[in-house]
Amino acid sequence: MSTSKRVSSSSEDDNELRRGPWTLEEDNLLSQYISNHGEGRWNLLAKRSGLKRTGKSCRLRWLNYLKPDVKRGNLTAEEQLLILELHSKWGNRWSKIAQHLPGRTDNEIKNYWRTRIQKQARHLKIDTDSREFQELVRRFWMPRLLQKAKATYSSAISVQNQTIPMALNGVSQHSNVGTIPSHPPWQEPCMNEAAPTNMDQNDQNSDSEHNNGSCISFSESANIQKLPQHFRHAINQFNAISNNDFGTFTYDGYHVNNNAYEMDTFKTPTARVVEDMQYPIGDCQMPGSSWVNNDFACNVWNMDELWQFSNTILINPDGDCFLYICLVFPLEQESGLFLQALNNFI
DNA sequence: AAATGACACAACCGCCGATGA
DNA sequence: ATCATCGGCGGTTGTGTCATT
Repeated sequence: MSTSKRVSSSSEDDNELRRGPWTLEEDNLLSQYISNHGEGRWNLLAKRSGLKRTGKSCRLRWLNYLKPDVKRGNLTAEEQLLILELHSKWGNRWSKIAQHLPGRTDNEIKNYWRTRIQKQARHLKIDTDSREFQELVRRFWMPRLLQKAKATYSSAISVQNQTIPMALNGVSQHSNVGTIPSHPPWQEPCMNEAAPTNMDQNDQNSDSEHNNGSCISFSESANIQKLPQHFRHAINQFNAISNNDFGTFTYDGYHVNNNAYEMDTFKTPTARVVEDMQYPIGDCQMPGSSWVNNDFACNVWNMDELWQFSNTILINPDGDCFLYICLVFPLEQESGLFLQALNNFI
C-alpha cells in the first residue's frame, strides 16, 4: 500500500501534515533518519526528518511496519494458539500479548482477534467474553491448533531426519498431547448445532485428513538416552516431581495434570509432565511465550529466557529424538518446590 | 466483465499516565 | 502544584484486494 486518494499532497497542502498510507519515499526517509539518529523523540524526529507527519504517525509506522524485526506473513498455528491462550488470561491487553510473540505487533494481534476470532464468535452468535466461547476455544480450537503446530513441526523434523517414527491416525494410549477431541467442533455430538467454523478455512485441506475422528499420536519411540543430558535431566526432574503419577495431582500448591488445556479446571497453573521414560516428549507449558526452534534449544535454560520463550516447542532432532517442552506457571509465582525443582536443572 | 460484498490490515483517533519545565 | 508534551495503548475507521454473483 503506497498510494492513496486520502493523502493530501498538493502544493497548497505542503505545510499541512500528511495522512493516510505511507509512500515508499516516506518510508525511506523515516528509515534513514532512524538509522542515523535512532528511535524515540518522535515529534522531534517528525520535524527534523522532513516528513510531513505527526510524531505519532512516524512512531506507528516504524514500530508496526518498518522496524527490521517486524515479522511478516500469516500467524503460525503456534502463534494463534498463544494468542488464544494469552487473551483468555489477559483479555485485550494487546501490547502485553505482543510482548510474547516476537516480531508480532499489538496491532497485528488485535487485527487477528477482530477479524478471525470475533468473526467466528459472531457467526456462532456467541459473545467472546462469554464462558461458552471460552470453552469453545479451550476445548476445540486450542487443541486443534496444538495438533497442527505439532504436525507442522513433526513434518519439518521428518524432512530433516527421515528416521523419526511417527504414529499417525490412531488414538494412542500413551499420547501426551493435550486432550484433542475426537471430533472437530462441527461434528462433536454436543456441539453439532454449531455451524462449521471458518476459522481454519485456509487449513481445511491439511485438516481434512484428521476429520475422520482420529488423532495424531505423539507416541514416538525415541530413545531417551539419545537426548542431550540436560534434557534427560529435565525429564527426570518432572517425573520425580510427578512421582510418575500421570493423572492430575497437586504438588506444592501447583496443579499438575496431563492435559495442558484444561486450565479452567484450576486456579493455579498447570504443568505437563513427560508421560514416562518410554515417551520422551516432555510437554510442559507456560503462559506468555513464543515458539522457538531448535536453534534456541540449547540456550534457553535459564529462568528469564524460559519465561521469555515459554510455551515453547523445543525441538531437538538429535538422532531420532526430539522433545517438546511447554511449561505452565505464572511469573508471579516464582516460588515453591516446583520451581525449585525446575531450577535444579536450569 | 462489472458490480458487490467480505476480508485483512494499515493507519488514525482519543485517552491516559509519565515526565519535565 | 500545575501545565504542556510525549509516548503508549486500545478502539475504530478507511482502503486495497480478493472472491462471489
